[in-house]
Amino acid sequence: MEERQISKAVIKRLPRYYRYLGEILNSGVERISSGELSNKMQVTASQIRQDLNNFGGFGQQGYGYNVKYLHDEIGKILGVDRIHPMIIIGGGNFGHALANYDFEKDGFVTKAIFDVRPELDGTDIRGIPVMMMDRLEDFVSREPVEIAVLTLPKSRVAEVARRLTCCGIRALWNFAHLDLDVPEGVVVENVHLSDSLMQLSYRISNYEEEQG
Amino acid sequence: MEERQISKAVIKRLPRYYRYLGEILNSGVERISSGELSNKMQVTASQIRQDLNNFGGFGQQGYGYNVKYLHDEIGKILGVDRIHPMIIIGGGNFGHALANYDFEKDGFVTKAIFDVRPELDGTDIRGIPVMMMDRLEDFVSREPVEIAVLTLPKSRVAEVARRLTCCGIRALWNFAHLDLDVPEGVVVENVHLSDSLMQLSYRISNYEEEQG
DNA sequence: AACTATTTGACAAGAAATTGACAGGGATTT
DNA sequence: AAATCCCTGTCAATTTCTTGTCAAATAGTT
Repeated sequence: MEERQISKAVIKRLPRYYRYLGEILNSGVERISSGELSNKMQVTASQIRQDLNNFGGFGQQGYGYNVKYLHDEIGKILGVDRIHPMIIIGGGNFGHALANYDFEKDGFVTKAIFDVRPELDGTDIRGIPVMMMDRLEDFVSREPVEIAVLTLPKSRVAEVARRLTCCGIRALWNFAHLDLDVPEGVVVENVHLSDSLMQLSYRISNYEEEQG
Repeated sequence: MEERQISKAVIKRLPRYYRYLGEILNSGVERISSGELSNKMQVTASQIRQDLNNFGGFGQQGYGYNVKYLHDEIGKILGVDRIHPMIIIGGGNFGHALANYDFEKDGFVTKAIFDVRPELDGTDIRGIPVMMMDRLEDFVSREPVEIAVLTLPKSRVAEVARRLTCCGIRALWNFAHLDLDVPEGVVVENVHLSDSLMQLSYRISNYEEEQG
């Protein structure tokens, strides 16, 4: 299956298409044209068609797109039709919040939370067990964990990332304000909240017409 | 002061420059060339020079850039040299986590947390008072609040955003998985965690050479 | 069954972002 | 003080991304 490289800009837009299509699907609409979707989403119809065509033709001339079919197909492309077992490293406020988030409907299931504080050992969050860091390698080797969520202090993240990649983790969702250096084959997705906040701050100071 | 529009791509990179320069500054380095920074940051030197030149020439031929000066200037551009009073709407896990985050060093100071649960009324998080939602308009009118952080359930966000923009809030940092519709002049920065996770999921399934 | 209205997929044109190249000015060395 | 080296700012080339256009195909209508 030789496909040409899909651009990052396209991938970034897919979750938004997925979300809108899900809502449209729930509202009971069966079919939609790129033009209608374009109106709802405030992007050009041309871009929608072009984006979708990267993955093959999901529509039909004179009809448009079947909402359920398109939603499902985008789900497959994004991988949300599969189960992705996760572990959260760092049981602080953020780890706690993420453990309570409803990612499960998209297949992201948290299997365990790791921390260093002895008082948390043996406790659980919404049924998800909290374990001590020394059991990390053991757990990851035995259980089919795909994604590790990093919500621990900046100073300890690099070391933990090394341990995780050593025992076979292929994906890191990194909340630490730090660029991780990982071996070939490991994917890292950063959530740099301060960066986001600084962009907001810039836009407050330099307000100009938005494309809203 | 008539400046031409700076592209979003450039703004998105500024916080990262700011972070690296801060670290370099802390390590005691006084000057740096675009080439050295390029190595550290894994972007082209040309891009660094081009990005910085959007805001004027901060460097000097034969010398490079003064780290402290450049760091400060980017800070000013991003607005982190000023105080940005914030309020957090939604005192759940996420609101709680954000209230404990150390955004203050960059000038983002949380003044209050709003919630609907009566049992939280009068409590505080790290000294930040938790208030009931009915005091929202009153508080925002009296205090110089700039940014509202939205960490409440999807179903209630739109209504709260309307209330906030009505009483003069100019910036929303939105954690709800929903695109907000706001009046002209209000800036919204979204943090869509599920989108980020879905992009990670895509990249797990479709791994190919990264530009790392 | 023929006709009209829709609407995709493909392609080309246009816009934007990134990279490469280099002249010129300042720093450093001899 | 002169010569050499370094490195920016800028411009041009290239690449990537976005938008507009239209033939062809299907749906719906008469």
